[in-house]
Amino acid sequence: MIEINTGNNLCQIAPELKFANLCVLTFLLDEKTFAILGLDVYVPQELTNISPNKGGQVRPEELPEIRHLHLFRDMAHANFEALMASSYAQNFPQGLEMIRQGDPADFLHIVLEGSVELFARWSGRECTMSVVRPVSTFILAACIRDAPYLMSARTLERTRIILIPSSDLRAMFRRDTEFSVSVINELAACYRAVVRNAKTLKLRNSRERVASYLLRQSLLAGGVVSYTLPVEKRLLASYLGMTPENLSRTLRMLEADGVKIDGARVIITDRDKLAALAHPDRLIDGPDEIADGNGSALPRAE
Amino acid sequence: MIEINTGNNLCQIAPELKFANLCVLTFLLDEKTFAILGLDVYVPQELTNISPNKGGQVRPEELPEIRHLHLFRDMAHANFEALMASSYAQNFPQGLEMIRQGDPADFLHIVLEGSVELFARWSGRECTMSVVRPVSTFILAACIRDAPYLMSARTLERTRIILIPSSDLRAMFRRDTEFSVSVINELAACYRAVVRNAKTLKLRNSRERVASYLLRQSLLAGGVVSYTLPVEKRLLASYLGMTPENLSRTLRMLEADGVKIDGARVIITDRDKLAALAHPDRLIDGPDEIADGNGSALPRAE
DNA sequence: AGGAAAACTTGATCGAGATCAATACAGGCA
DNA sequence: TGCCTGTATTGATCTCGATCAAGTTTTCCT
Repeated sequence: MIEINTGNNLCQIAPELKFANLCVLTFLLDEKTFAILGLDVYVPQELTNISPNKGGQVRPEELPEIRHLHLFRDMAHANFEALMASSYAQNFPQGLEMIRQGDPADFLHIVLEGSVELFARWSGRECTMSVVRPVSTFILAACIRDAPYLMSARTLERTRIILIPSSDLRAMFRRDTEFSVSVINELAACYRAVVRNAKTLKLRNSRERVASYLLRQSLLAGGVVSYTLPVEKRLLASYLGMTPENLSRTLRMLEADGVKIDGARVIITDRDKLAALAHPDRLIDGPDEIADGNGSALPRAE
Repeated sequence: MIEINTGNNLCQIAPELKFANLCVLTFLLDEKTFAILGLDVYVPQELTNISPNKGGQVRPEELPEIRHLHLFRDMAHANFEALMASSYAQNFPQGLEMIRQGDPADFLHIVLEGSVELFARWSGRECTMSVVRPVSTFILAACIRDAPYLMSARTLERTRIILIPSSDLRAMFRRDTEFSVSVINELAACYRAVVRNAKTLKLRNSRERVASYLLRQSLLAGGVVSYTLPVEKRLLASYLGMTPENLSRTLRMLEADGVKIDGARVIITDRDKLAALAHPDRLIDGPDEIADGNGSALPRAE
């Protein structure tokens, strides 16, 4: 019997529970101690009365929105059910690093509510690779290769996640051809998304990256003249490969080039002028191929 | 009848030949004119007497090395044969832009001899994305999505290529489960390779990129102390996201950090010192997952 | 072998973007 | 409501890497 003393709660966990199979692992400091989050230990209520590999159940009303993902919509119904039966749901508080790069990829993740930042760390530095919003999958490739995660993930707010064991996933695409075709399409789209990303980084300077980002967001939101930035500027800056200070300055300078920024509000004042600077390119700025978890974009505006 | 007048050669091409289905397309300037390469028009000998979609045959002795690729080694023999029967081979001279980004991805390419540079262009600038050596595939993702190429490709030397029609490829992974699993694995590996690439670009400065590149090459070649750079420095510079001038300077400066460069020869003089600077990281520098065409690396040394 | 073209190197200068520092602002929580 | 923490902005300065220019070496082609 393992006990977790949170000060005002005392949780007891069945000894046969295998922590390594649960995402709780991410804040298990050692064999016996959980990381403290704020003043409370984060202990999902499901944890105290579940058997290994089960976790919180996926709620029935959530199944349709998962099923609707390109990854799952074409597979046989029975197979989808089987996959969901072996999966479980988990709620994470804000600011929790739920995936640490280098860890084995035991689960495919699906964001149902909230949002998740995927980021990379190296030598003390870190950078935002993408922000994932509902309903999307992430870290598919690592699960398939049964390889360590290349990116870390942290919640930007309270977030509900579905976890599908990688092994079930890998078994499934050998059994269900339609599913394997979906995986192929998803991976190919993800690959192409990162390539576009790499092209922007290597071919455009920071001013051009910002300009094309602003223009693209406008188009994604349906060609609107005004929209709200879907992420914090510090994340946008990191995603675009620049410092927050420089993003701030660049946004100000761009006011001479057809776009006005007021807080998180973006107003396109002269689309042609902005486009002349951004040189939008179908092969970089899309329209993207459809993919539910491309792993290298920020959410769209609105 | 279409005629091509090269000055000293006059080629005649059967009118039923559909250019759009041939890679010759890449140097067809308009309906009637071919681009001139140097002093000669490049006209593959196969072109004058082949029917559409056939091209030069794949030679029997080449089949085993193609079959040996991870992408093809697990599929049913009959299916592999069928795929090869619908494919054809083509020899390209040096310096030919055989794929232009934005064109529809009609063929999966396999390099059998020579080498190919994949590069991206935007707004007059261009950068090297990868260099492909035998025996490898490239632009798999575009073929699968039936989408335009995101990168251009040009031969760095005389190069022999096998072209597999994308449509046959897509039909095949619905018929052959083992093949679809191979495609999944290949794509996942490719995706991860580009992510590593993006991480290097965003997290390391140019000195660190060069240092880690040099170190990684040494390891790939088996931990050797000395090796020859597998690509020209101008390509390496572009791949690493810097100018040739700066690469040259950086290489010189690194002599104080444990590595000596003499022409294309690299000699590691103090591995620990170099590693202290490069901070090699398994999640960026590999070892990579096995993939025959990752689309974002340079060839290994040796 | 000779000559042209391309690749590489080295130096001088410039500028984009990072860093440092200080302040203003907003959101979450008692 | 007011505090407090994290985010955003603005300015001053510095540095890394780009650009420009010139010279050297190598490669390739006739």
